[in-house]
Amino acid sequence: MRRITLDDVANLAGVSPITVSRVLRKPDAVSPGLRLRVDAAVKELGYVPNIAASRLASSRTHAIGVIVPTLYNVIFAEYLFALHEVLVAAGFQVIVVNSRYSEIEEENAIKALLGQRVEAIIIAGTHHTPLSRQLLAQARLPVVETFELSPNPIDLNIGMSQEHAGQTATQHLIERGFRRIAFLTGNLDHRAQSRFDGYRLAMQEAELPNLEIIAERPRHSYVALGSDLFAMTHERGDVPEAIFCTDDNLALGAMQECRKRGIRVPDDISIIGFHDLEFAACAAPSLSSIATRRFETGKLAAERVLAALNSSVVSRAEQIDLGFALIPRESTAI
Amino acid sequence: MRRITLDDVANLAGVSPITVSRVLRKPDAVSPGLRLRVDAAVKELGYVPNIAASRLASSRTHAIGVIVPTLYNVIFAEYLFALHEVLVAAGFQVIVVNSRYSEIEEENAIKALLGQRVEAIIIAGTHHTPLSRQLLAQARLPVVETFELSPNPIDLNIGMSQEHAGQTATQHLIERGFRRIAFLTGNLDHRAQSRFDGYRLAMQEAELPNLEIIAERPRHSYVALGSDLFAMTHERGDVPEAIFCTDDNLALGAMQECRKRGIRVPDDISIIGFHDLEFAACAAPSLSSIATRRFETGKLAAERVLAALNSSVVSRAEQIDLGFALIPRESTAI
DNA sequence: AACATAGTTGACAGCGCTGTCAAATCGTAT
DNA sequence: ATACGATTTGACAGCGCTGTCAACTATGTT
Repeated sequence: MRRITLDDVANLAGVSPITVSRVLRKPDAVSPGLRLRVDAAVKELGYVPNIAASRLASSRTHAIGVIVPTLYNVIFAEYLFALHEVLVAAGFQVIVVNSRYSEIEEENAIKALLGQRVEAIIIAGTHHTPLSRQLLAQARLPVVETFELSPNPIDLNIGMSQEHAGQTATQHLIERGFRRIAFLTGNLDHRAQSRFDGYRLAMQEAELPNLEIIAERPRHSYVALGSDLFAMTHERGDVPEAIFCTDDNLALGAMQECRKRGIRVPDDISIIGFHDLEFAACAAPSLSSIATRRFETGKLAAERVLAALNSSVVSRAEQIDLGFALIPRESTAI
Repeated sequence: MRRITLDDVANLAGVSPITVSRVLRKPDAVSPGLRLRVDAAVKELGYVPNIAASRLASSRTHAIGVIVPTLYNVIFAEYLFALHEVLVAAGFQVIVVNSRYSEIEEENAIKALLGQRVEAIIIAGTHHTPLSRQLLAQARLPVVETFELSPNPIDLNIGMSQEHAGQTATQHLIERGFRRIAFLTGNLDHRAQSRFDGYRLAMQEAELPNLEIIAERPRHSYVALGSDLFAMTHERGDVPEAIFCTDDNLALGAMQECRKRGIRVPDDISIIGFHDLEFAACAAPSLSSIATRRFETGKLAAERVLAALNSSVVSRAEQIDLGFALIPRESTAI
């Protein structure tokens, strides 16, 4: 059983193949009479155009590559959601690849996307292997690095200072009068690492000692990990006055573990999270956090890519700082 | 600046194009000497094969289409994660499309995937438009419907009885001696609808009246929605003895709102969720739930697809019930 | 009636790769 | 030295579509 092709449709409709192609792509360029005949033939045969052939012939793929470290985190889900909304509406296919937090896998993902001849690449993070950077730079297509600010952007860079945000969260706790302030995190990806840098900077400025609560090995289950890490700390007997968690999920887990152990938040301990996930505001007590702009990041990245593809002007490297906001709530109230 | 092609590599290496192609696809079929020359040329030119051309020529795409209703829900993130792990490891590209809970968009997604000549389609849900069913059936490729059990599977069907699970959750509350049991949900997709059916069945069997707490319009923010819906109910003054929430996120939101309002869980009200998300066990109080098997669903769907693609035997429609498990915890303890 | 114009339609070649099969090369047995 | 099979390499055509440009048709203008 052969697959139906453009020629089959053309034969049935009694027109040339190119006319069928036009009916499908720019119907306005074809007279209504032929258009109807062709549409009928398409329907009758159940014809579905072969996109690979179309891509090869036109050398346009209408595909945009997106690389994220994981599919398993709301942060990236929100970001992908925004990217999809903009790009799919503009007629592009979004090809999502996850690098599983590995720079090697990211490099392979870049190769795979370039092989697909994507028209642009949107990549989370600013740390790549040298070959990755080279491939992206040589590819002569719009590249957007997101979520962080790069000292050396490949092309466009839309993000925020993770370090400054970490510093701000820590300073908030310092201003509240706490001295024994811990930093709690699961695995240290580059973004968490930068927040940690910010924490240490703030602590150093205030001449306070660091207190780290870091998971031995990276784990996926974030809320439960927050609970476990806090439980561990509590059992060691050195509970801090305040904790800055790299993630609201960890913060939620820590808060829940506090309640189980009869430790009151914020009376006995203050907790601040990161990202301002949707549950932060309605948690009990409500969770202080650093609001980050995942939707805006995705939306803006997508819009900039579309703009770059529509203008033939090759844009110079540019950096956009979307900032962040400290959201103080009950969990750090005095 | 022309793109580098296979011919360019062949010229530089002093071999025929087909040899380059072989070095890239089945290196064992080429002598080591030539292989080295070709590899060097590939590296020197930074050659990246054009996948569209490869797909067209070989009529194999090594792509598998996956349709989910949303990218914005942990359930599907876990499922996609499992699908990716298996399929990417086997050398396939996973093309994810979201239908945004719309059967029309799902139909378009199916057309797009068929246009890509994906080798199989894995689709969440069992409710499709007639045309969708027709396209999938005609396409002569492996199709897996997931998450629900279909009375009429297109091909393979891997899921669980949402209705039975809903009934089980409700019966758990009935057995605890509650009479005024509410069903709380955001938007009624097919799966939530089926759980609702199960709830009504259980209530009817026990000769109890239905109590519905349903959002006026669908919203994404699940935890906050649980809070809002509970707050609304509380303010109306008719707080039930127990609530079955279609989702653990909603349950968490409801529990948090209870605490704010001084209503104790489980002393004043019992709450059971659905899916047994990772935070359920460490919530305070820990949350009773129905455990569902998202990873297994994705893993099994992927494995079955690979098996179907490797065996030329056309498999008959088959249905696999992965089941579910009631996990009673503190939130429904007596 | 002759001509210019815009609007439709089609012929042709080629996008970059791979399946198929034939040709060349090699090692080994006779 | 010859023949044989096994291995390695290459020639050719074609996958299904679209860009380009030429040819044709209908319409309006002088």
